[in-house]
Amino acid sequence: MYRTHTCGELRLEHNGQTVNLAGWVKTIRKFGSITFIDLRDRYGITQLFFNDTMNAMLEASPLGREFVLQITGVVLERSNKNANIPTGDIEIDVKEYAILNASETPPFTIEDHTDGGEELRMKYRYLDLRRDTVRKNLELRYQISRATRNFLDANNFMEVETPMLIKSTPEGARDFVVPSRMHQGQFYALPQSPQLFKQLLMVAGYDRYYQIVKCFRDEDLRADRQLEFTQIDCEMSFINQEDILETFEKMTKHIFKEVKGIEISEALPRMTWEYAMKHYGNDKPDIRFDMTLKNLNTIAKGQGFPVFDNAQTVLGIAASNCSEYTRKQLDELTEWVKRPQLGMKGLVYIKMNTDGTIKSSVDKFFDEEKLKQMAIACHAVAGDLILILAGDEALTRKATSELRLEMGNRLGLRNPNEFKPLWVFDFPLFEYDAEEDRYIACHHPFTSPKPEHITWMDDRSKYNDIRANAYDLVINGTEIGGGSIRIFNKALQEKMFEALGFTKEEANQKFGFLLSAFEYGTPPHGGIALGFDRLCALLGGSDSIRDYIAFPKNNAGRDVMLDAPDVIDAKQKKELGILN
RNA sequence: GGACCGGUAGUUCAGUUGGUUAGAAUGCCGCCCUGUCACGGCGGAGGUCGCGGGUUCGAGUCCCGUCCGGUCCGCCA
Repeated sequence: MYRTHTCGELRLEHNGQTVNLAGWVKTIRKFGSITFIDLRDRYGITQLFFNDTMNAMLEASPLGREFVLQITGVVLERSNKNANIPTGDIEIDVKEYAILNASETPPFTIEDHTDGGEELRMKYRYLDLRRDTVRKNLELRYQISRATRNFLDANNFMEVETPMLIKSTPEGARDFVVPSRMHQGQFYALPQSPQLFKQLLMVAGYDRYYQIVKCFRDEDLRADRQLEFTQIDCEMSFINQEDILETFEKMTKHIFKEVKGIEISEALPRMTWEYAMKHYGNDKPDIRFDMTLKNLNTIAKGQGFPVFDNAQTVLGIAASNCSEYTRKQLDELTEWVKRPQLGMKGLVYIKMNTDGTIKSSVDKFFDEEKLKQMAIACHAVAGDLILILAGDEALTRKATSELRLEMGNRLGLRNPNEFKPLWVFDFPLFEYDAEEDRYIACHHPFTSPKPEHITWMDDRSKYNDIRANAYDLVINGTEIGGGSIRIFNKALQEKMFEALGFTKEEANQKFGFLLSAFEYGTPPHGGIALGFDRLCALLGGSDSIRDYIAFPKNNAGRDVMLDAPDVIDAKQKKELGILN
């Protein structure tokens, strides 16, 4: 028997027992005629003690870090206990051992705080995965997956697998395509999401579906974006928006309780998209702290300060207890908002000093009364620092929103151990795409407009005002999930395609199967998809989803371990009909 | 498509206005050590300074190009 116990299992109560252990050599500590070895497996670390003949044998055999070792020995109470590890009260007095396999010296240390850089760890990911911290991340992922399944299973959801080889669709992200050998010149596409299949499952009557499923998008990567990622994908029939929000609010709370032991008793806050944009400057507000955006147009304009007078929008935020900011700090913040990503021309500040005085960078243009009005508008009190940006509405809103988050970071208001989920809803149905000079779906083309706005579908001038039955689950400033009530009426779906600029022929070629299905008794339905990797990273307290994926790709979309993508040989290309 | 940061020993990094033989820590190898658990002590090996070109008497250092990695913008229905 290779092992009777794991390396994380033995305690004082096993004292005197003869056991077999197998694992990897973590460290070797030699002391002349005795040797200690820390043996590691997935479950923990156990100290091995080599004495007398065993030590002499060990001296004679080649042994290094990461060798695979199997031992038989007797559990002994230690004289010097190690409180740092769970097995620290005991050690194994080794009586027999076998080297099951040798190992090269690993290129980086297999420790919690490794000396290896990210690229090296990805190249040798199988070694990186031996590290405690990485393994704990994957264990967290598994826990979240189990909690999700437990909840959905208990609520009558049925998991159904949907195909990976499907058809390329015109809307949305770029598709990964797969050449067909049997149909040369034709291509499958990998799914960006199982959206259409889950809707067809609703047509089929599988009224509560879920799938924890891989999705693929051929777009540039980020710390929180991978080419292939995992979604918790759900759909329900005979429900309205309220049913969905309630169901997945429960699921969210269930996951927090099961995985983090956090009980969220109150209802999740709900915010319209419009409210979020106005007060937070974006559609995924971080509500762990206040510092909301205040529009200062009426107070700030018309006072002879050209920057404000010429601006479409003047927005301010009040940073608590920052009135003591030095010139250097303010200059640095000014440079920060002037970065090309934000593109602001400058930053106006008002210091609400603790002694009651007010000092601003625009004292020349505004008297104390006006500055006070702005302070009141920003809900600022003595000791606060008001930061004001002005310019084009969309840009200023975005920049102020970023500034708010940055100040939140600097003031330590974004505690990674605090979780504030909320719903954002009533998203616009369309947004205008200047590049293509047409309207595109904000969510996707299957999203239902709010019933009271359906008539506006006939009036292009109303497109910006049409709201959708769409909603996002947002946690700590991250979009964790999104969904909608779907269109389930053929005529409305056709009208939607038309609004997006599809001809009838195009709509039929791309989505004919869906339009057909809508002729055979489609129930009202809707659903949601949660970004599983992001949820893992959020609960694990990391900004990078790579930490929670066993074999992730780098930021150029490469798998540095496999060295993929790679060229294929001419024979393979010829067979696929893609030889150029 | 664009911006910024980085690439020097197996690894993580330092390297001054351009100037002798490019350093540290850690890892690795050897010797010593009976209670360590970041063991300790002594000794040793280990370098195409990412790659190509240029400036210069002289380049790890300056310039141009390129490749690789990271973060972000665009993009991500």
